[in-house]
Amino acid sequence: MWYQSQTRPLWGRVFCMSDEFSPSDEVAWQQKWADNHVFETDLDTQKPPFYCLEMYPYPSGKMHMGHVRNYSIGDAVARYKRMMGFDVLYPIGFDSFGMPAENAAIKEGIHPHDITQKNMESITEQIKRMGFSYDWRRMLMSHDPRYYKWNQWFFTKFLENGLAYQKYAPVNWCDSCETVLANEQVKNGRCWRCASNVKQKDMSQWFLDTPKYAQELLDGLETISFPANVKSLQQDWLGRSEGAEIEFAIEGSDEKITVFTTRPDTLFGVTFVTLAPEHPLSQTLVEGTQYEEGWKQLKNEVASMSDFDREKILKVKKGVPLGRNAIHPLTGELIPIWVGNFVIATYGTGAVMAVPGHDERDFAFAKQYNIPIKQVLVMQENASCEDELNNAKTELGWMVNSGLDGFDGLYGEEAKRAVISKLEENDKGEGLVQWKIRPWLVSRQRYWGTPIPVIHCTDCGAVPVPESDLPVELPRDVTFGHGNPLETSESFLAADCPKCGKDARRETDTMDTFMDSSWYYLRYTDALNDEKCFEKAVANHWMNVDFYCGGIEHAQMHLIYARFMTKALRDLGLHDIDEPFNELLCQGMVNKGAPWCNTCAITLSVDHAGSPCPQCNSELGERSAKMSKSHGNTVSPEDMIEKVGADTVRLFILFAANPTAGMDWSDSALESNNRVIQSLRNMPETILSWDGNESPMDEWMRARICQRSCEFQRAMDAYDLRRAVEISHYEITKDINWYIRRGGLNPIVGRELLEVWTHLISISTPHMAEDWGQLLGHTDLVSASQYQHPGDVSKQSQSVLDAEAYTRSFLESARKIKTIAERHLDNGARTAIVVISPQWKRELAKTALDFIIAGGNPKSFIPILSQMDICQGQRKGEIMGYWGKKMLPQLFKWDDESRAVILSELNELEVLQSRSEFIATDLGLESIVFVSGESTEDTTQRAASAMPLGPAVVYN
RNA sequence: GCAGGGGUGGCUGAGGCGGUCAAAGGCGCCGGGCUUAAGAUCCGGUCCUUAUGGGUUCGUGGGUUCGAAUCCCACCCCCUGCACCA
Repeated sequence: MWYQSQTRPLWGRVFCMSDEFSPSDEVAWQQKWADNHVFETDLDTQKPPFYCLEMYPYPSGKMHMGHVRNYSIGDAVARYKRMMGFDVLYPIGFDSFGMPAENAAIKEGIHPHDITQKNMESITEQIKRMGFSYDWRRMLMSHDPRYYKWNQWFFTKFLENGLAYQKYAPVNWCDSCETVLANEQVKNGRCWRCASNVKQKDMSQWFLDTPKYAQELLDGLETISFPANVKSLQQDWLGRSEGAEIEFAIEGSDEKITVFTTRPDTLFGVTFVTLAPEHPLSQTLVEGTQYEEGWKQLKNEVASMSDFDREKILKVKKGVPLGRNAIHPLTGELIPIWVGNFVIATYGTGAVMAVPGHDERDFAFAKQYNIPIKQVLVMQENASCEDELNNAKTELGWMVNSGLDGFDGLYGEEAKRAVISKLEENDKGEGLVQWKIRPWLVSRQRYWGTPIPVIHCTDCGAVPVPESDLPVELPRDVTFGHGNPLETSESFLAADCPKCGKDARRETDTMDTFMDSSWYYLRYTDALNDEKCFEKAVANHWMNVDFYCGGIEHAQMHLIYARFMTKALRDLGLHDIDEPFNELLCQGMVNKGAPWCNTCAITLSVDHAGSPCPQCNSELGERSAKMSKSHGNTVSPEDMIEKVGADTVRLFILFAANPTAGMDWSDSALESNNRVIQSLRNMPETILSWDGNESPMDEWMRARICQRSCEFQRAMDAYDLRRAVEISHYEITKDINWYIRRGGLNPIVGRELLEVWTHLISISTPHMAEDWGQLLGHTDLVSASQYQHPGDVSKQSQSVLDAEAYTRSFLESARKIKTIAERHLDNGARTAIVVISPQWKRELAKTALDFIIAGGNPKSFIPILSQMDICQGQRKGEIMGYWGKKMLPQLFKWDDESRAVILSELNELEVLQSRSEFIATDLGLESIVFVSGESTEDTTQRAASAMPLGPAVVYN
């Protein structure tokens, strides 16, 4: 009710609609769906399961267009699968822990819990207003103790099996967020959330051992349908490199330097060893020597830098010698030890064997500090060494100068293997796979997250909270704004040691909120279970997620953590699934025009529209940019729904672009989609009131319905939503126009069409579909009913479709020719003679097609052709010429359909003749005559230019 | 530097196991029907040329083939991610 009274006036103003317009009462249908529990799923073993999921949203204040797009896509898939007879699990919830709520609390003095609750309410209302078909009973929220209890339980299990551990280590620290960050959350040395510089800080923190699953995470990518770029992103992030760990003894010391290398085949070319300045050995080796000062300077320089600065500074390579020598593990040579600013302490072992002859970076370093360069690989077999290398030879090569027998002449992988086995033999190293992925740092020094369930006891150390005491709930008596709020709650801090019972102190770190989102999809499968995180059999039944839709921005955070977590929980015996998501669809951005300065190459806020560039004063153009608050180019879904209704917004969003492509918001396109909705709205009434009789076109319409139904399913099965919507909301209308134009007006056929069509429109415009269902006299809801596929296109129907398609294409070309012809006719074209291709051409085409379709090469058709009956007379030369010049190229211009038509029994002359009246009228002619080429009736002598499916037309 | 994805007609954007491709759909533009008119809607047109044919087009240059937007090679440019990663 409120909907109508509020929207009408707006409508009138914006779109000047007539009074006849009455929008579907979308809210009423939504209520009906809810009342009838249409979208509530309980495990039904009679139907195949389908799990459709969108990345659950963070409850910021309002729903934005990105959400609307995401859910419109998911909902279309869910509705489609439902109507096709699947048991569809389609849940929604909220990723409701996180910093924005806490920051708002600091700023506005409202408790994060209250902000979150309030936001969730309003966003829920907006989501519901779109009519998405969620099973709301399964709604979950990260900040619900009934949910995060399980985060804590998993964590204690991980502690038990060593997957979770605490470690004092250098970690990423964000000053402005006042918390540590995981490696995945540092982008170009900056915090992923606030973009301020991230520092290194030594702290005792909790980690999850993600590298343990690195290989499986890499291999698993092969088994799932993720977009190529997401796979590549994850591969980069996992960073597998195969090589060897090699030990260098130190002259006059018991210590050893372990290095990692991917190029053991260059081991004999090592002329120095480089340590990271932070490497513990570097200190040991220089302490109290003349080299200490130089090392200290370099270390301080590196340590004081953020990763961001370091990246810039590192363009200049710097190093200092430590005055000590390492011993080559195989040759025993003495090799100077250096410290270099480019060696990263946290990658590999923090030490590098330097091979200047075959590594560019080492080469530059050796040149700079006058260190010898040794060539141990040649780039051609049996080649000899160059006198002096002027650059590093980094490709694989043949070993030379090995200094030991049995290596010279070996190449590539074989060379690597040989060196590794020699090292293993001498116990000086081993083959090893190194990963870039670091353990997941899960502690956060923030309030609004899951408390880490650990109690610190002076005697017993860190003790996990027993299961019976879970969940450890967040206290409310905290003060925000000064460090970790949890440290201000005495009631929270004080705890008894679960082991010895003595006074102890509770852990105040909370978990990274990515922990919440890394298993929520499992919880949905059994969301109402109060006893367990989820029942194993139930999770196994639904998982994995068949269709997962969300933004690309989670490609290496959420999607790695979730895949890791799935495997970790599997190994706890909680389910049997290896990969959480099968098909991943990353929907594109929603963009809208914003002012753009071509000179400065910047996008500006819409405030600048119409005025010159504030920086260079030149005139501003416009460019499409991601909808964002800073650009001010956002469109409020709420306003749009109010103006045009949810159905129109959904239709527009699905039709404007493919799901994965970026889409431009356009008000005029929205309007035009709304016109489509308006024109479809009364379709059932219109069609049901048709008063025609049976006509020859009925058969065509029926065949067309089957064809469209097949096309639609094909599109949906490939998640080509745009094509599906194009069929349901555009093409079928055109079919009806053609049907009517050709004299069809049979209400019985019309009803048949409507029964099918209603379902096709229901995936994108479900409210209107319900209106239609009602107009058709159905008492059950369209959303709850199954689709009855009208059947595939039979051979008979195909010939009907062919004949009509042939007629259409004939008209098209005849019309084209007519305009040209009329330039040559004084009084315009009034009559026409149509010459159908002579029989022998059709025969030639058929024989040649059969030959080609069977895989024959066109070249070898000539001997076959000369054997044909038609080539036996005087016309042989003519026909051979025709073959090469006309028929061969044409053969490949026909599509599969046309080919099928040529090979079919379709009689071109009959088809056109039977429609001659219509054709004449349509072309605006007084009369039209059809003759067979080279027959006695053909007086035009134009048979030469007639082709199968391409008659010649002579206008007079 | 490495990896992944791209460059198509006025714009947008499909297609891309070689022939269906002068290249879908949309927008824009043009013409026609309907209307008092506008809008909506319907029909048609929209690279050049043209009695049904020809020419030039899918980033640039080569190659394979009877035939290339599609396959191969080289180059240029754009986007994304990683990066002195050993």
